[in-house]
Amino acid sequence: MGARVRLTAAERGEEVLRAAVQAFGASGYNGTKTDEIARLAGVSQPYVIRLFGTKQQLFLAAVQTVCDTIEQTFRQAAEREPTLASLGHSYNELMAERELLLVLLHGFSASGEPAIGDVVRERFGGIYRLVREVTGASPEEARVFLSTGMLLTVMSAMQVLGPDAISLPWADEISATFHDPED
Amino acid sequence: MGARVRLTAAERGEEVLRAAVQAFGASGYNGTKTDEIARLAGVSQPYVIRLFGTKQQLFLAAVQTVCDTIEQTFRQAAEREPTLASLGHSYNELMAERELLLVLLHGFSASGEPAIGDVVRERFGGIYRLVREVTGASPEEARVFLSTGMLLTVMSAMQVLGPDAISLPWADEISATFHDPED
DNA sequence: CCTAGTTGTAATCCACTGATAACAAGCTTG
DNA sequence: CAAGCTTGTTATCAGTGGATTACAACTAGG
Repeated sequence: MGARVRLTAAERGEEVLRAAVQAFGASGYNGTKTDEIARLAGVSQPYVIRLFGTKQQLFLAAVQTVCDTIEQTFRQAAEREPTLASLGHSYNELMAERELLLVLLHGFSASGEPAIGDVVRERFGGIYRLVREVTGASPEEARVFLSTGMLLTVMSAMQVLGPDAISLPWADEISATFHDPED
Repeated sequence: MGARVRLTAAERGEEVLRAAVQAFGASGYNGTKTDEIARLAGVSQPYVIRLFGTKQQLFLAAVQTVCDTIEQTFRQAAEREPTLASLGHSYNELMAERELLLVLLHGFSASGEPAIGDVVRERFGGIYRLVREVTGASPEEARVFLSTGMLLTVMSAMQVLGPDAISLPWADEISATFHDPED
């Protein structure tokens, strides 16, 4: 098969991780086969396992990078303007790569698995704290902000929002309420 | 094994369905084995399959009943008082049986499966419409209402809310913002 | 250039899981 | 009570999917 390139384990690991985010985002923790991830990464399935030890550890790694990205996005938005509105605007960037937020959603869903629940609780709490810190929002303001994010994420999962979305009257109606009058 | 009782297929089907809601709510679509449902219902695994044809059809049936219950709860709340606050209050009843809302969440997560996505989109849209109709809320008001519900559901999935919840500072802080001043 | 470490694969395993088939037991209706 | 439908089980299958092992190929350093 085509030009085979040898990478260091760390580099290949990053590629596999990217593939894992795509795959887990699309099909969830239990619904994703390590084999799909391997094919996405252009690597054999056993090697995926060797690089990360376990499917669960790979999923956790995916959740971690996704949360890192979310936090980084929020931090950058706060640098430009430390308001909830600014962070809210940056949500569009996150939604652009649909899988990011979906991985987090699948993390919530898989919280029954103790090892996963631990990480998800920790990271979601961290995001809540970050939002409050960088914007100075009250607990209630931060809650409303995160609520909105959850609805957006869920609608993204239902494929009624974002690129390649299915257009439905109710979904369009809800979407319309997000657009600020001016921009 | 104890006193075996023979039920009609319809009756047994309802029992299995109740078990399915519990199991799917706890472990999700892909994470739940038909065998667990069978044991919960006190029935053999093949019989579960015969009653519903397919694991997927059983999951869809679970989603349908859950949505029926949610709609019924909202309708009753609206009968008492047709306001969003009233429906919001009735959310506590729904949260009392943790699995109900979690089944819906797992439905969102499994929306990648076309057959599941179709049902979930249809039912969630129906709930949105119902909320608007019985309360006269604007699209934006309804959106905020559903957003809040999504956050509650997600926190329930993370096990930081509801009965047998893990107590965490950030979660308690968010929870506190829900309590109305008076009651 | 040769030895040792690293990157990667192929082959295979084995446990699991949804589904099917064959059969047993119970109810009911003429 | 015999025939036939319904309820339910046991046995079993066939496919899958994560993980392990053994091996191949490349690379670097002395």
